[in-house]
Amino acid sequence: MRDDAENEQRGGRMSSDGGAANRARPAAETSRAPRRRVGRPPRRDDDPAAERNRWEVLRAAARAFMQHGYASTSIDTVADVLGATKGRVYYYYRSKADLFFDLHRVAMEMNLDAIRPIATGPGSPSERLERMILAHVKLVLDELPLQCVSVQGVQMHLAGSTTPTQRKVLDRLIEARDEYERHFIDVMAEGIVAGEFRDCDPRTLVKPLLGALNWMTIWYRPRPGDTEESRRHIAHEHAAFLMRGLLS
Amino acid sequence: MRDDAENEQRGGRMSSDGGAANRARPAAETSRAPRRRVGRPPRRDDDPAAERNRWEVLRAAARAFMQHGYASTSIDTVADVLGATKGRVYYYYRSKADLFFDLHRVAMEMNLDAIRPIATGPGSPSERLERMILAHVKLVLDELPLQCVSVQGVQMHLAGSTTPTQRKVLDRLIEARDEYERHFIDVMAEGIVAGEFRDCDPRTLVKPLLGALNWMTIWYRPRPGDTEESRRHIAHEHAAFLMRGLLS
DNA sequence: AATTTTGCATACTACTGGGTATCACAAATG
DNA sequence: CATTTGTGATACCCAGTAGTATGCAAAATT
Repeated sequence: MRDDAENEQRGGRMSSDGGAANRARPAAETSRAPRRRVGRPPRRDDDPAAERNRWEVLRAAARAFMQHGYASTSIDTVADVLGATKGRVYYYYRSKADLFFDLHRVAMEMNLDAIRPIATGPGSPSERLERMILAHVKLVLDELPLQCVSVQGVQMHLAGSTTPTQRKVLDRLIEARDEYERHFIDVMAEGIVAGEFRDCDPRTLVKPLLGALNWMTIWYRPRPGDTEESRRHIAHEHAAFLMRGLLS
Repeated sequence: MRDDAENEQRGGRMSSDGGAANRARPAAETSRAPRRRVGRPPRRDDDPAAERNRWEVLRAAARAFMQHGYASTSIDTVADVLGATKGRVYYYYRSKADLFFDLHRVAMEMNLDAIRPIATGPGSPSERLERMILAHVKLVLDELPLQCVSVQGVQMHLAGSTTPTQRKVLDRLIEARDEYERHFIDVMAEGIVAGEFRDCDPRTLVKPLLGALNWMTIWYRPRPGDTEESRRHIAHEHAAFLMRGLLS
């Protein structure tokens, strides 16, 4: 049983979400290597069965966080949504923050994978931007829980201290967020140069543009009565509205 | 000392923010009339000095909630921002939820007072809408903490049970929110009828429009280097972007 | 078949944080 | 000066919750 070296003070609280005990015991100060590690990838990271189980935990967490928000969601609630107990959650994730980070990472990867090829691909800037907007809306409609978490991550008030490794993960997330924004800014700038868009300030306007899209995660909730057509309506109204704000 | 009749089970939790003991003591079940009431308007409600003190508590709470979010802000944190202790907070508010509700109420009143006269006043629909947008942006720039709370209120996940009176207050807040949205929808609809705006769906488009504006509370933070000019820049870029999305 | 490892559930611990009871002090009031 | 009343600080209670230790059945491995 390999004894992993990456043992740092666990439980670094995010913001101040009512975190609990940091040290494992009053006795063993700065307890390192608690043997019998209980978190993180069990077997090889790419064991398909294990990966599916992790994924189920992630989905349940996303649904729980969507409904109550990160800070107000207890691990027990996540477990309830899972139809299991804390044991299962903590088997795959060492802390609530790690769970959230991984969730955010998955969401950001999904978003970037959808947007990047369009932004850097062929087509006029205005065509590409419209496709990017439609793709974003589709993501929100199709993967609402994940997108809600993604937006919560953006808003997350991370004044609090995080552990060094958490900090590193967090930095990657912020980087991903910036890349996402930059794709939009770049295409907007290209469109201005090409004369398709009016002369405006992309760095400022990217905020309301993405804000309008992200806001969907706040108000949109799938309802029994909504059809493929109603979703298409929402998508196209949004796209038309936002595109026209830029066109010259 | 008048013994108030409006004593209901206190501490109705919002969402599930880690609420605590409901009953005052294991002994006195359903303790009613705890004598020596400790919350709510002390003297006459309009005592100017008392009102100023309440206001200070509100401002401190707004700043704290802006920084950490409602669920992650403890009453002790609010007290710290105040430079006081819990005693002072609980002297003016019976619970964290009440504090938040009052804060939200103040914010919504401020917003409605700014928007209503414009929406129902003179001028063409497009002129009015632009003034409404600029007014909203100005509110965010000038009263950021309050507006952050206001937006948090919109997002707030209130699955949890609230006490009957809290529920009544909450309903008023939701009503205020709806009125706010309706003012925008109405002016947009008028603009379409007048031919100033293209044929679109105001009930759908009000979401991205207000979303774009509300998003400012997420990304905007006053910085030393920002001048009256930079704020005007933000306001006008937003207004131009959103107006052009509607104009025919 | 025997043994190890995986994948959880169960039963804790420690600590946070909402809310309460009560005391201390100041300002009005007599 | 004595007394009441507004104002807040202090000390406490207790439920909820992050995280831990450990037990235990099934699956994998030998």
